[in-house]
Amino acid sequence: MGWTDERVELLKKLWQDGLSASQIAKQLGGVTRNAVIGKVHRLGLSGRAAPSKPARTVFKAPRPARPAPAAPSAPRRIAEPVAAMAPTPSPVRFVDEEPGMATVLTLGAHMCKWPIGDPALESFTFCGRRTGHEGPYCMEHSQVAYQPAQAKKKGSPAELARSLRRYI
DNA sequence: CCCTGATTCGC
DNA sequence: GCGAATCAGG
Repeated sequence: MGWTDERVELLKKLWQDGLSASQIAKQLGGVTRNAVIGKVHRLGLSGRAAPSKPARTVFKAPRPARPAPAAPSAPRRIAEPVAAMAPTPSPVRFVDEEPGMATVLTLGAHMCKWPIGDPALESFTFCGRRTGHEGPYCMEHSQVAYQPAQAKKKGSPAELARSLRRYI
């Protein structure tokens, strides 16, 4: 199928309406999204009103220089923005008795990362007790976290914990 | 792995 | 001019 006037008009309209190339291709039929994109470019209407996206400047923060060859066996943990900007978490304090005393700022490497409360609230904390040798959670929470049945339920503590793992 | 647009290049 | 392949990103 070639680009008849009607099809080109339709393409223009749909593209201006903000449909994606693949959606347009589907609607036109007989063309792939690549064909649509190619045509869009040839027509010179590649730019579109951005519905979302605050027109990000294409700029990448340079990688922070490597600290220095640390201990070979030290677990490699990439610093998240939050952790990176936070003041150095002063001496790690485990919370052996009362769970829920650790915040994202005070949570240390070997402190239980089990979420306590609602992450949206100020009162949100992490358990903070000692973890085992490997796991991210203390003994008690490891048991809760690694129960398959419970872990699958949406909104369960285990689910929440897992979803937060990558930020810790 | 799903998707997005951008670019290249043989046709 | 066309669009598949590829790239770069979300």
